[in-house]
Amino acid sequence: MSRHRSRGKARRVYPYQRIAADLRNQIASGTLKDQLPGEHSLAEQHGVSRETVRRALGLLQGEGLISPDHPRGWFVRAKERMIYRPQHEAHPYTYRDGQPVEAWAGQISEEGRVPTQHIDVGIIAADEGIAERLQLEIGARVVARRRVRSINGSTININDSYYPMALVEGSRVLEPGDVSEGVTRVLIELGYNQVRWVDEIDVAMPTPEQRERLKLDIGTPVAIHTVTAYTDEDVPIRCTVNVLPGDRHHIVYERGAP
Amino acid sequence: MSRHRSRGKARRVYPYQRIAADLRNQIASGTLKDQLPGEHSLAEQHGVSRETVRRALGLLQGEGLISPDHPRGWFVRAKERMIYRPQHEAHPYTYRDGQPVEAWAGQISEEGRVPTQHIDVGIIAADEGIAERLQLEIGARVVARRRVRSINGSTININDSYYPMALVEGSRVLEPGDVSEGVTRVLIELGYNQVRWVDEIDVAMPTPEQRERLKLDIGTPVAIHTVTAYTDEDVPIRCTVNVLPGDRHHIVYERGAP
DNA sequence: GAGTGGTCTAGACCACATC
DNA sequence: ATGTGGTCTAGACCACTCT
Repeated sequence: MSRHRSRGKARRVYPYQRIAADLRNQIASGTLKDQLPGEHSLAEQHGVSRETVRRALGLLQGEGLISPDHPRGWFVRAKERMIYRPQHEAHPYTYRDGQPVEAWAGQISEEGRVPTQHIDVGIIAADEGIAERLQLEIGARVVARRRVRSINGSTININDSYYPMALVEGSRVLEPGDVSEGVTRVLIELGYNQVRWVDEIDVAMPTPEQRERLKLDIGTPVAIHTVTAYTDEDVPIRCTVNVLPGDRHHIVYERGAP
Repeated sequence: MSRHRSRGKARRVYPYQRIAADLRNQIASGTLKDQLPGEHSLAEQHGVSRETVRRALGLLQGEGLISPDHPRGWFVRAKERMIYRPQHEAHPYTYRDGQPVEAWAGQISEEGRVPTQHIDVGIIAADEGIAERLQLEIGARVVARRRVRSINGSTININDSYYPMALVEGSRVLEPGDVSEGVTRVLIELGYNQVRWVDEIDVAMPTPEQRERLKLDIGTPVAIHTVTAYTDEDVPIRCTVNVLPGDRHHIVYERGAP
């Protein structure tokens, strides 16, 4: 007598969905903002088995709302995002007092946080994606400059740049570690000035390898931002692949008259 | 004697991870490209319980690789992406033979597919995000034109535009359904020419509401693309929020000299 | 050592589309 | 009617961190 069914198939709501909705509301309303009650305790409260509670928690984890920190417990995820401006990736170095400053590191330290990065330089064979964008044959040699960037010790993004070996052979582009005046400057000295860029953004769930490299929680999507830069003669000179954990970035473009 | 442990804690690999890796490899190599074996059969093959198999399948589902189609079975997900050019969102209508054609529908039908959309027009109170972008008070009245777009019958994106009520009152912007010559044209007639745009892209897992509206599988992230358009007097006249299922779009920008 | 979550099992019943 | 996945249970043992 108390169960009504509006017309249409009011599909069944399972205990784990009810529990998830309950917790989701508590998070949205701010009632729950740090650590969740333990799984055993939630199971008892709701009169279900622990596996059922875990299913509810798994649902919320998949929505990016909570993360486990074993064996401390489950926590509401912080949702801080840093602003990411692809248009600045065209000019990764700025100059201050005559000294080159890497734009990314500069911006972060201005915000009072500690940027670190690890750079790995090598010569590799172009895979299909790189080859197509650099207009090379698959397997052609390219210089790979791979960066992993961190803020306050936690990995924040991957930034891998590829240059056609044939065009940069013998230059400082192959220099291991940081190139103090910036690779863009070196390329200009080689006669390759970047004047046109194509940006591509794909959204996906990370591969296990990316999840590992970025130490991502389950339920964190990534944005894959690929920049292909062309010279004034329309030759592709650089292809950069950025992998950004989706929940930590806010991508901004500006277009039109300023 | 056969188990080696390289230095460092070679962390334990659980059965469900092994099974997931196995299936993942089969999918990557193309051995598995349509329907997966049944859960019971997988359980038997690997000598584990069905729940363990389901855990493996859940992992792959979260990676966006497979989807259940109950009660037929599990299937490898198709990974077709359509190209999405935010820069075209500035000019949503093109003109052909003097007739306005909505750019989105035009592009899709050129590809031989069937675009449909449902438009819903109303007056609502601005929430925080809309109010801030349109430089209004929270709760101010705005005209909302909400679209759900589909291709070949399956929902592909959400496209909601908001206009300050104070600026468009009495105009055809409030017209229910399609505005034949395009809202941008109507705004120009009102004296509001869009000359500058700010694009924002956020990557996230969908809320349950979005998942419902877009009929998304679990494990599908979304890109939220917000466009704020300004007039030549730098007044925000339009804010459009696009929700794009991440696995079905490829976002492309072009910058610099053509 | 205590307490957390992480994994696993061997059953059970249900909902649903297809035959 | 059959067979698929979807949900649930009541246990069990393990790994890890903190104290």
